[in-house]
Amino acid sequence: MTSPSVPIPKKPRTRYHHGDLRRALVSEAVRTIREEGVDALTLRAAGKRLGVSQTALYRHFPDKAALLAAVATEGFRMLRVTLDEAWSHGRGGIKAFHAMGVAYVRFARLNPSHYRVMFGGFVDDLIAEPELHTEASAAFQSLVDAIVAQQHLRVVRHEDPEQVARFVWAAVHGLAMLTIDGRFGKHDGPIDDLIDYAVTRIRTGIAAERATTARAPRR
Amino acid sequence: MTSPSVPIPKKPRTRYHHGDLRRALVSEAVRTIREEGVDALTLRAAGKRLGVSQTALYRHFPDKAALLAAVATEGFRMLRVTLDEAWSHGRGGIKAFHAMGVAYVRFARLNPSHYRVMFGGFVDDLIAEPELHTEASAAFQSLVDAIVAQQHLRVVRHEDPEQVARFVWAAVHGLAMLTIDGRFGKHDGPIDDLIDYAVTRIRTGIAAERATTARAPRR
DNA sequence: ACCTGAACACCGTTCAAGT
DNA sequence: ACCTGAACACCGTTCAAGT
Repeated sequence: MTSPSVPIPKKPRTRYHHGDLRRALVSEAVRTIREEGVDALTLRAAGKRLGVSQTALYRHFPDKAALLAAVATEGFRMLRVTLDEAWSHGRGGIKAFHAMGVAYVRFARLNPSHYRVMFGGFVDDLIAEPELHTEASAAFQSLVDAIVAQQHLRVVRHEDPEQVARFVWAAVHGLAMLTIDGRFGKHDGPIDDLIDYAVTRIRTGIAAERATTARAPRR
Repeated sequence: MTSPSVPIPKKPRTRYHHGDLRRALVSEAVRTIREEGVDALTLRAAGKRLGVSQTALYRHFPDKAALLAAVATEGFRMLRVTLDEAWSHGRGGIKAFHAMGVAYVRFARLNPSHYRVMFGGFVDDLIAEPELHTEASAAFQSLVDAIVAQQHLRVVRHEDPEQVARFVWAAVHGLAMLTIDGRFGKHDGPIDDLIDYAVTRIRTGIAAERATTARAPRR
C-alpha cells in the first residue's frame, strides 16, 4: 500500500521529527481508538504525542476522515490475511470453512478499534478512497473463493456464490458487531459457544440439500 | 414511555416557547439525523430551530448522549411494533416468520436514522438508560416468542430458543447494517432479492431436521 | 419549575510564514 | 518538501442569574 505510492526518501536526515509521519499517525490513531475510543482521537492530541504540530497531519492526509480511511484500509488487509490463513490452515475442507467464520468474529473481537472504523460509518465516501475499496473487495473475494471451493465439493448449495457470500458476510458481520458492542451479556452463556453455534447455523443454512453427511454424489 | 413519567402540566399557559420541549427535542433530533446525518446534530442548532436557548436541553436531559438514548428507545419500541405486526398479520405460521425477518430489515431501511442511533455505538452506557434496555429487551423477546411458537409447530430446531434468537438477530442485524451503510452496490442485484434470499437461508439454518416439508412428526 | 446568556475548555481546518 | 503557529468558526457543558 505505501511501498508503491510513497517513495523512500534517500536520506531521512531526521529532519523535524519523523521519517514516516504518515505511518506514525495511523499507528497512533489505532492506539488511541483501542485504548480510549474513537471519540478520543483528536488531531491535536495525536500531534502532541508524536512531538509534532497539530496541523502536521495535513501534509499527509486531506483531512481527519482520510486518516480513519487509512485505518480501515489496514484493517481490511489484516482481515483478509486472517481469513486466508484460517482457510488454508484447514486445507479448504468443511472444517476450514467453519474456522474461517469463527476467525472472522475473532478478528473483530481482537481488533475492535479497526473493525469499528471499518464499519462504523466513519468513512461514507468510499469512492474517494480507492485503496479502501480495493482492500474491502479483496477480503470479500476470499469469502467468495471459499464458497466456490465448497460448491465444488458439493457441500454448499449451487447458487450464485456472490449471493451466498453476501448472506454469510451479513451473518458473521452482525454477530461481530453485536459482540464487540457488548450486546450479549454474561447470562447469555459463553460467547465462544454462541459464535460456534451461529457459524454452525450459517453452514446449515447454505448446505447442499442432500449432502449433510459426506457422501459421493450421483452423476 | 412519556405518559407515566411526565405529568401533563395543568395549564401550559405558553410559558417561554414550549409545552413539551422534551418531545420536541427528540423529534428535532430524529429529523436532523435523517436529513443531515448524526454528525450534524448539535444542541445549538436544535435549540435555535425550536426557538429556544442552546442550553435548554439540560432541563430535560443530563447530556447529549441521553437525547440520543431517547431516540434509540423510541426506535426499539417502533421496531417491536413492526415485528409484532408482521408476525400476527401472518397468523404465526412459517410465512409469518419470514415476513418478520423481512420486516426487520425494512424497518432499518425506512428508519436508518433511528437504526444507526440504536446500534451505532452512541449509547455505550446501557446501564444508565434503563428505559432503553427495557425496550431493547422487549423487541428481542418478540423474536424469542416467535421462535418458541415455531418450535411448537415443529418447524424450528428444538434448541435453546434464546440462542436461536441470538443467531437470527445477528444475521438480520448484519444484513440491515450492511444495507443501510450502502455496502451492496447496484451490480449486486436488487436489494429486495438479497434480503429475501438471506431470510430464506436463515430459516433453512434453523429449520427442524426432518420437517423441511410440512408433515406430521412421529410422536 | 423552567429557561437564558456569558464563559470555559475544547474541536477540525485554513493559511501565511518558516526551514 | 515538509512543518509551524496564529486565527477562524465551530462544539458540549457549566453556572450564576433571571421569570
